[in-house]
Amino acid sequence: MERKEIQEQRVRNYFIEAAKNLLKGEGLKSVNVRSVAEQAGYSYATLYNYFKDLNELIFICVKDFQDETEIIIGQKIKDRNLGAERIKAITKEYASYFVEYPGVFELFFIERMGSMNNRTNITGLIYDFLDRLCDEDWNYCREQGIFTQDQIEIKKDQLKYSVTGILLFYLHRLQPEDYHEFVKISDRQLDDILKISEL
Amino acid sequence: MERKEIQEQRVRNYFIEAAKNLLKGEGLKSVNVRSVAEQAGYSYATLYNYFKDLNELIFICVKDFQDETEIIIGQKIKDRNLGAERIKAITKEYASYFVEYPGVFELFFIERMGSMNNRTNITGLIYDFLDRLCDEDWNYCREQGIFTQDQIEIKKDQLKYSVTGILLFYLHRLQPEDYHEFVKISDRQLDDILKISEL
DNA sequence: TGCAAAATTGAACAATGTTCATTAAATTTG
DNA sequence: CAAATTTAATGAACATTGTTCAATTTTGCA
Repeated sequence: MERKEIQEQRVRNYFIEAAKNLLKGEGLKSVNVRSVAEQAGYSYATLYNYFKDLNELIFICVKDFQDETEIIIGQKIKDRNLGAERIKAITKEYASYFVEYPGVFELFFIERMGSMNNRTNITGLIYDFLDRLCDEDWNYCREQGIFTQDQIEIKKDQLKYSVTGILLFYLHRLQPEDYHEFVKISDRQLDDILKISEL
Repeated sequence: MERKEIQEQRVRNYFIEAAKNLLKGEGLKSVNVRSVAEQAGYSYATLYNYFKDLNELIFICVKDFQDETEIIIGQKIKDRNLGAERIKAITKEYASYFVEYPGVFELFFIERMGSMNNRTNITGLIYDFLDRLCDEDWNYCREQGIFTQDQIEIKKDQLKYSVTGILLFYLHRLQPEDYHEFVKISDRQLDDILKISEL
């Protein structure tokens, strides 16, 4: 019993790793049943013995990438003090990750999650992802009276929507046209959203 | 000579109208060579006598939809006074249009423009679309000293990125989960972005 | 009317997702 | 250990979609 499951999970992982490699390297467009299976060392038909369909496999990658993103960002900002500046830093790392791996951005925000919608609440995980990454800092800001609860709600959303919007334009439409301009605009947006309100 | 061109343009339009109908009705996923050609009353092969490929046809629709959007919004806000409130109104109509026609949103912001990138600068048109719609109002705000030029640059971007971001989540991921919540959050964002700064 | 040019078309190919019956491997059992 | 049975892996085959092209039909006109 046990052995069966271990072995089964091992083969599943071969496919998952293959898919993740392709996603990071070539992007979603290069991920298809045959390319994944070849990279995993199996026939394309074998994939269907381990996953309901290609979508199921692909969206397992989402969770893995989320964990990875969280770990990477955690390391980068681990010795900063809580507060608005750390929210900026987290958001910038968050954006950087997607600039480095546009395939993951596509996966998180672009790709329609055909049959996944009901069975998993993966879309919710993505929606709240940045909020969660900054959770401690928002709490700190509230406790310290840096922002009111109402301000925090607005700023959380602004951050989430703005960063998603600019990433969508930059990664999908190459607007702005170079990375420097992208960073400049992003910084300006972040500074403005997180500036201390003068009310 | 003349007649040839008129007739040719007529047939092109049959395909374009068919594609636009399908895009508005069923969305991008239902637009394929065979469905468009059937709706146009021709064989799928005929499409290639009038368009380089399916992408060319689809991205002709983008321009048409942009014109349509501009006209619709123009009508809705025609007897409002210039200024920040009209920018809000325009942006809300802009968002409403895409909520009504998610297929057009997909087309504008999601779909990769394969071969179009170089030949047309359609991506630029989309990027600046909201800016252009509000152009007079931003100028008015600057002239009246309601916002500084720097503030305007930041607010333009915030508007553009935020509205694109929330539309992406709402239309593609159903987050927030209902239209009321979507409107509530959008309004809150708009109010905050366009509030009179207290510097 | 008959012919040359133009327009239309279905057949055919490639890529991709998916299913399924068959084959190969592994495990159990006598 | 060998036969039988269960499990895993696979290629063949089909569906869908984009695209090309040679053949056919239609059109314009001398």
